[in-house]
Order: sequence, then C-alpha cells, then structure tokens
Amino acid sequence: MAGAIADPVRREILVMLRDRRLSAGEIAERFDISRPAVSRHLRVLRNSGLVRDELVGRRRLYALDAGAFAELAEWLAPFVQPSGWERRLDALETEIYRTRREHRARGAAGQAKENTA
Amino acid sequence: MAGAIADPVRREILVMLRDRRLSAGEIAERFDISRPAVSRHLRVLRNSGLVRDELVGRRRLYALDAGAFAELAEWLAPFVQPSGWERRLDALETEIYRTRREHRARGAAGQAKENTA
DNA sequence: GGAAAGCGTAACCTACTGGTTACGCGTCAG
DNA sequence: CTGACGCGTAACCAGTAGGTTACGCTTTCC
Repeated sequence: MAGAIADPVRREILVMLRDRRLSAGEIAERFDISRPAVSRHLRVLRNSGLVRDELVGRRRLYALDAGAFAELAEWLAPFVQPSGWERRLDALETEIYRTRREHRARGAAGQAKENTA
Repeated sequence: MAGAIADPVRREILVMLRDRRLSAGEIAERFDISRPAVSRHLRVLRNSGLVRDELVGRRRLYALDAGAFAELAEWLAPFVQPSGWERRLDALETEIYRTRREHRARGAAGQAKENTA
C-alpha cells in the first residue's frame, strides 16, 4: 500500500480527490499523460485501498477511503516526536564505544563528522 | 521522499532505527540480502532525509531524522478524518447528475454498484 | 607498517514500473 | 437501432529499481 503513494501522479490524484469525488475522465484531463495511463494509476490506488470507486451510469466515480489513510497514519505515528528514550540510549552506546577505544589510544581526540544534515 | 518508504526493506530499517541508533553492519546482518544492497537502501534513506548518519571511527551510525517524518505526517494529515465537506458536495453532485438523467428516462431506477469495499 | 574490519561504490543483470497505441465492452442519446 | 461517449484492458517498450559480485578506501589492532 505504501507503494501506492510513491508515485507523484498518484499523490496528486489523491490531493484532487480530497476536495470532491471525481470521475475517471475528470481526473485524466488534468494530466498531460494519456488516459489509459491514468486509468492504471487509478487501478493501483483502488487495489491499495486508498480509493473507492462507484459506477454511475457509464462513468466511474472515485473517492478517498479514509480507512486506508488511517492505517498509514497509524504506521507513521511512532516516528513523529521520538519519545526521548532513544536519544539517551544512543548517548550511552556512543560512550561505551568511545571508552573502549580510548582505553588504548590515549592521544586520539574523539572525532565524529555529521553528514546529511 | 515518499518513494523511500515504498520499499519494505527500507520500512523495516526505519522500524529498527526507531528503537536505537545502529551501524550499517548491524542493520545489514538482520537481512538475508547482501550488505551492498543494504548499503544502497541506506543511501536512499539518507538522500530522502528520513535518516541521518554519523561517522564514528570506521563505523557509520544511522539514526532517524524526525524532521522528515514530520513533513510526511503533515502531508498525510489532511487525508485522515475527512472534514465532512466532501461528503456533502458528493451528494449534491450525484443529485445533479441523477436529476438531469431522470429528466428524460422516467422508468430507469437509480442504480450504482459499489466496488473495492 | 601490515593485516583485518567496516562501508561504500562500480559494473552488471533481471524484473518491475509507467508510458504509449489499439481495442473492446457497457451506457447514453437521438 | 445505431453512433458516440466513458472507461478499462492488452500488448508493447524504454527507463528505473533492486539484487549480485568484485573492488577500493579509511580506520583499527598488534
């Protein structure tokens, strides 16, 4: 399911559906890609459960399915605002590593370069 | 960035890092795939900003970056608990479509099959 | 100083993804 | 009934993602 929101086109479709329910054609005409391409994106969204579809005459209306998004949010929740526990454990672990190292090499200063800030 | 959480291996790495900070090797040995493969997953996570890395001696420690997750959560937020607005608009739109249709065809009953429940 | 440890990168191959055009099927309009 | 509309599917193709093995660089240990 997480793979469904990986594609930018699909994410934009989801944003569009946030406002109102839309037919396949209405969705497709807002993109520069062909209609079948959009149709397949819609199928992926359908299979992922992020979207529900309803046949109305010869049109097919798409709407968001809140349930799937709730699942996503549920997965994401533990990652936002780390509980503070980990930071302490990290510090402890680093300390262990450093003391073990400095047990021998006395002259080497403790250096650690931060990346990907 | 959303593409980074599409892969199941990367998601599992993130879960692992939720508890404590880990070195590349510690991460790699928990998977059946080769170490270089894990290394590239880590690069993807690094480039996506979901993970920060710090060089400690000859090891490279990885830790979650809360900022990126906050962004994700921010994007996801508008999708959980729809505001109620859309449902009303949907109902209205459906009504318009039906009345226009039934203006001519009197006998046809309003039918709409739900899919992908 | 030299061997080993810890990681990343390069080159390569396969599998999937996402795009296209051509087509088929059901529904509405006249 | 027949033509147009709306939409999905099939077949095909190029680009990317993710796996592997081989290799190189930096840091630690003796």
